[in-house]
Amino acid sequence: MKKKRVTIKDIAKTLGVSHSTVSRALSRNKSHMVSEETRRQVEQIAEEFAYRPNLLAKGFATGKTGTLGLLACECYQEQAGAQIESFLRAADERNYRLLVGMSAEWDSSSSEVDQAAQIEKFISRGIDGLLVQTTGGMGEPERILGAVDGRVPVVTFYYPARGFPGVVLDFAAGFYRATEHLIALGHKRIGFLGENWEGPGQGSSKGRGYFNAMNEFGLHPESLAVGRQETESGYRLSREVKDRYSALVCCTDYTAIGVYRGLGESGIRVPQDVAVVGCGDSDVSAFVTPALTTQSTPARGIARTAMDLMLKIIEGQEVVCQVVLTSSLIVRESCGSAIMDSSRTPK
Amino acid sequence: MKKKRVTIKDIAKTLGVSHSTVSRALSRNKSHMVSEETRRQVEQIAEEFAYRPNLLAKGFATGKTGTLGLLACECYQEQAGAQIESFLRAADERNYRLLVGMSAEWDSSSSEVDQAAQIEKFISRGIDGLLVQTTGGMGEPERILGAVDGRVPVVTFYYPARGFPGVVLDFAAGFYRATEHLIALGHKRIGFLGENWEGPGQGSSKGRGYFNAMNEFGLHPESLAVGRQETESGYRLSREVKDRYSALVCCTDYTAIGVYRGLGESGIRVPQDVAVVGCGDSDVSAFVTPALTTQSTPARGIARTAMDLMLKIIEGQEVVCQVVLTSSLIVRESCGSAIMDSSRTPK
DNA sequence: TTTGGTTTTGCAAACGTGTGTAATTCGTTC
DNA sequence: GAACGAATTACACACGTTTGCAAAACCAAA
Repeated sequence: MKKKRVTIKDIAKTLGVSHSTVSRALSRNKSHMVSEETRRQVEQIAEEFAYRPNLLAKGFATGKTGTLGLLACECYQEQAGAQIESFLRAADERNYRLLVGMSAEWDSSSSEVDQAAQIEKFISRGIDGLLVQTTGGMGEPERILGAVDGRVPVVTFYYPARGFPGVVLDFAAGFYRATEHLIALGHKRIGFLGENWEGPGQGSSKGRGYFNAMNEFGLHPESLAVGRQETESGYRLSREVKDRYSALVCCTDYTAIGVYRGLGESGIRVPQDVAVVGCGDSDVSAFVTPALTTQSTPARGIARTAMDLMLKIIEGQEVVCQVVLTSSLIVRESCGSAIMDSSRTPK
Repeated sequence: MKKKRVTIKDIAKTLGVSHSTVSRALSRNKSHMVSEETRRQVEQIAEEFAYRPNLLAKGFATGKTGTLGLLACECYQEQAGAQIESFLRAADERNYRLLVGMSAEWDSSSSEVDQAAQIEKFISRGIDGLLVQTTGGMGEPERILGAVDGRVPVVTFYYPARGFPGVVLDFAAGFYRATEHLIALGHKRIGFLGENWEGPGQGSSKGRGYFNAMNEFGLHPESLAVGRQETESGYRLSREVKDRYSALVCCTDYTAIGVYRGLGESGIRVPQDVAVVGCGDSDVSAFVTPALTTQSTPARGIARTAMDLMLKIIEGQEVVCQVVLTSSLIVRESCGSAIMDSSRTPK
């Protein structure tokens, strides 16, 4: 009882022309013209029959599917949703569909396998390009290179990956600025809750920004690693360190919210006793108490820029560059600063 | 300089057999046997040549793509990310890929058009089934029916959609229980911050649960509509109503967090002056102060159940049923109850 | 009418895989 | 050794679309 799908051949038959004419009429092919008259007729019949092109067949014939692969990373947790949404929107605006996947957590040993497998499936399924969210982990560029094997263009986003065009978020500058801001407020014992920093060019640029600022001002940097459960991690760490620091720089807003709770349970007040800074400008950050000083990460900008890069590459332009987007510091209540950006705080 | 892709014909040629034999050897076809010997050889050459099947061609030939469409709704905001992630995981476990889309907000008049357009694009691109997140809006089942037109099986999730198999979350029961809980604690003036309830079978089942409970206990129900920016909406509404209510039932955790802030700014304490209940059990809900009483929405269970339903339908079983998942009340500090579920609260 | 050029159309191959039908091979039994 | 059935393989077509090439139709000028 299945309805047979309407093809260009059906249209061709009822019109008494060849199916290639129909194809050309519908795709407005430049190299071969089709008379205005026939085009009108074809369009009318197509409309009448509710013809829907089989994009699968089209993709198969042309090698272009109008679909991109988006490989997000599980490790970004809460953020991932907003990021994916931004990409969906950006893709939609450019009339592309998105095949979405999520690779396993970064600290898992099976991460490489998983990521490679996902990439393999994407490519088999037919994508015109691959958008990869990078973690900045060791050997990441090589892994991606190996898995993709030059079969589709790649654009990375978040952390830089050597050899790939991409959109990189300059967390280093942002965290430098945030740390500097705390130092300017008189803080000396400033701790970092986030990924470790293990040397130049490696690991988290967030940590790098913090370390650089601390060193620059002759202060001693100290960092504590945050686990997968960001909020809970922040909670646990803050209960360990109590008021060993007068200020805590957190790698995400959620970590900071965990810190709020942990400190609160020890009777330590934010920002009076300990100043806290987050990152991400999540929707709740302005509404927790005290309102969280944070950094915006331009999710929408990332998505749009990455998509534009990708489209350029698909069109044949050999783009091999990294576009750097910077985050801006949003000063609210949690660092005890007098300078308030009232536009971002509820009033 | 493009590498030519390896096809089964290449393998066939080097082995001196026909490509159909190779096809059968690789797909372990039951109806036609291939000798153990040839199969081994084929597999070896395939490995050697790094053969990767062109799933596009396969899908084109068989009509099955191994890809499902997931149409999420923008209106769920923060929740959407977690929900999509759950689906990605569930799909991955079942070896399916996911084409993801997001339809525009529910209060937009272009919503239908948008949703229909997304569905059309999904189907054109070749999906084996469509997973639709429902909003419970008026005429929604008809819209979906019209757009899909029987071309692919549909499974809905969240709200029930007449005529479609799906996974429905029984928010009504959950919100009934939450409201009942507040009433048991002695509250009489209980307000609802969420979608309106406009009659049986329509609109939000969250509101319905609240209304039913209030009516049952002879209390006067009152609801205020929450906008797209949940957190901010909660903030604004709470500042309007101040302590007109002794308890507020919120449709999401984020709304509740907004409420926290709004009440706090008016010097109203939670839970001493006003009790607050959220919904969603988001990662932060246990870590805000006071820890939020909320309802778990089993995102992972929804995804898994919906996927299983879909697979059954694809396999040919005529499933036309709604699987109901219930949420469980997680009692924490924000409703001032003495009964604490310590396992869910940080300790 | 022929010629030459331009516009429009049809033919057929191609993309990579699956699969029904027919042909071949092999092994067994009379 | 012929005959038969079962196991294995080959052939050819199908899926819906694009596209290069050649054929046809048209038009204007000779």
